[in-house]
Amino acid sequence: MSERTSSNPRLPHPTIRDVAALAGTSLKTVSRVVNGEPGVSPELGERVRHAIERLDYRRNMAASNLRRSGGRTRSIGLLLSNVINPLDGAIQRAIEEAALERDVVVIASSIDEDALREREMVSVFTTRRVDGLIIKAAGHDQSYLSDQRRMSMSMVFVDRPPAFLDADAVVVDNEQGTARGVAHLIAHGHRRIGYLGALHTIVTAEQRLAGYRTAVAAAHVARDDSLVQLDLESSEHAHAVTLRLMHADNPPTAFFAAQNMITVGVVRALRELELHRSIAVVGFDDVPLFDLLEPAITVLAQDPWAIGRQAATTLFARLDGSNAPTRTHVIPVALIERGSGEIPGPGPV
Amino acid sequence: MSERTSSNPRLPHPTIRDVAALAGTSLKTVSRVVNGEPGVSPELGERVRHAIERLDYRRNMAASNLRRSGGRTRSIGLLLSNVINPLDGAIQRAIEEAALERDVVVIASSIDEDALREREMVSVFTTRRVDGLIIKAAGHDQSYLSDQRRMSMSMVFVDRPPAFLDADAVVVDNEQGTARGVAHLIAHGHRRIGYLGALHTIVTAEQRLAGYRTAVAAAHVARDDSLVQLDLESSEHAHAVTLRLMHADNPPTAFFAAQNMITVGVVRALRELELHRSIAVVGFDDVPLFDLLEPAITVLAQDPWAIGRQAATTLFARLDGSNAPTRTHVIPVALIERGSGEIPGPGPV
DNA sequence: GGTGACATTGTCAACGTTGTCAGAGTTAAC
DNA sequence: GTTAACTCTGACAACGTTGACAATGTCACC
Repeated sequence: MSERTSSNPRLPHPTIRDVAALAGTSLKTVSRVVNGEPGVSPELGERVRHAIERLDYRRNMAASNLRRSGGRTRSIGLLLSNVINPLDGAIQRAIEEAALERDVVVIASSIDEDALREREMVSVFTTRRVDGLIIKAAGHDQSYLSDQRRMSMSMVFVDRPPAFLDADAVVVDNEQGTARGVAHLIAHGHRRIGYLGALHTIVTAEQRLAGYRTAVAAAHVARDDSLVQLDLESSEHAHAVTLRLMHADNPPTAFFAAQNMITVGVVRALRELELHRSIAVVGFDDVPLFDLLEPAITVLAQDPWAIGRQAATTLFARLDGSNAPTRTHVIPVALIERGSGEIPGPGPV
Repeated sequence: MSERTSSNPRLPHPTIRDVAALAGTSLKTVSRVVNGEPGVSPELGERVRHAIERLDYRRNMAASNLRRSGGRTRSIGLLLSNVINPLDGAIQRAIEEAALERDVVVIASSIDEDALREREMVSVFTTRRVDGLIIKAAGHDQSYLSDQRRMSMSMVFVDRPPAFLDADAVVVDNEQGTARGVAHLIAHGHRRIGYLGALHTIVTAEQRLAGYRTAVAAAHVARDDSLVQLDLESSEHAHAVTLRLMHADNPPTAFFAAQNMITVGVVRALRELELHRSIAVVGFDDVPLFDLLEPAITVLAQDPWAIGRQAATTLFARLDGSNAPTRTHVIPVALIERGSGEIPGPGPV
């Protein structure tokens, strides 16, 4: 399958010293050429460039940064729940693009909803001396970060604002968005609306629940807590709970699913019951292909690309020395009507 | 919105020297404590640990690695097409998990199908002195990497084998997989099978096309190149081409879509034509929710998790000094019958 | 009391790079 | 011919850490 592989003398990378020797000059002169500093005669510069070429020399950035001012590493850390979720994937991609433009590198890690892992990774990133951090926090207390902050590490929170820490954040209006979605169902005649929420430890889950309660109360619909199911951790879990609700007395005529994986579970369950054309569904978060289901799924769509870009912009502004008071940016959510949310209910329309 | 933010003396991180001063000892002793080396008396060790705690000292990994043997950075670079694609997302996640276990950090970047960007990022990673590289190559010539290889950089290719370079790779059997999928359509009575392929510069696209031709030839079906459409770059593009094919004389009765985004385009087009229940579709690559479409989509599913894990395992084996001949690992693809691929055609079954 | 073995601690140089500064050479001005 | 200004070049220290090795002290043993 292959010829001899890596005959493994494992040559070390050439250093500035090797280049200097080959070009017959000093370290400093090579350094000047590498960094495009002025004050090198054309001929000598040419000789050095030639030597660099011949040795395929690449400057060692770690060493360079060590000496350079401030010890910046031109790297940022990114903590998301799970890159496989297209929402997180898009945020990462947007941040990568912004970072690339600034010649900054992104070290990413998925931490699920594990607060311990969040702290572990922050520790790893600190050791690596990343210049900044973009975090979709899993834990509900970020006060442990105040030390890092003091130590010249900038940070921006995405999706969820930090708790017990004053820092920039980029979020969406979960409460109002959810309220809008629920009101949409009410406007289509629904009164018994099941609410399926994510882990209650996640701030956004709490906010979305508040939005649901607000909308239901505003419509003078009698509150029925049996319709509210929280702490759903997966699509499978949401699926099971949907079946249970539909088999109970006086089942809901509509569902609000507070997160993309939950929406998938609800849709799958209704499909099994062959009720997907009669029970309405509105979900928070869009997912590719929701528009191809029958009926297509009505959602409150976040704009993960905008979230990522805003987070990167904010972080880089801090890295550039911005001292403005911390700010929470709110990215709008859009209600996309596709069919599942417009299935009529029994009430007045 | 906030109290005083980062009063910005921007304290530098404490160094081993600060710790030593506070504990009233020497640099080296602190270094020993930090690294858990033996030969420090319990009391002094305790004093040092206490000082570390008080200053919240974290060792600077860049400086440490600079001095340490081999100058390993405990970081790897990862180049994928696009993290937003769940296939790439899953590969990244699998690699992150494996890296985490070894206390290695992953620097990731999406390069689309841009060969230039591939080279740029490799250059960035080289400057950062990553220990290894996992690459889903965009370009069709990786010989430029032979220098890096010699310079102690290990690398593993995923999805596509390297060209003009001998290196480890983790791929799937594109040709045979596609042949199986096309044979499946033929077995269901189809003779006119449209083939929609990705950018022909991508090796896997070529292999899949070969698989199609093989299967068609094996079934003694007359070859009709008007059914073969290549270089589709997006779901929209595939959508348009599908419409065109369906409006032509003697349209296909089935489609083989050679990549997940293409499959989405085909499905969307057939849906518009209201032919999704009569025209068969088999796609390469699975996508979440394909199982919820009506009909659900029959696919050849790769196992991106297995691909990522295998790539990481292989890379780490090299980093641990493995000198075995390079090897190409082939991860199986599974044919998942869900409905769209079992729609019968006019021919004998 | 001298010797060796051992445990503990510290000094110094080095990793690869860049900032500071001084020396050498050239040119221009008086 | 002296001085000043300027250009080019290199010596040296420093970034934060660790490896090599030396110094010191303690103890046991002859």
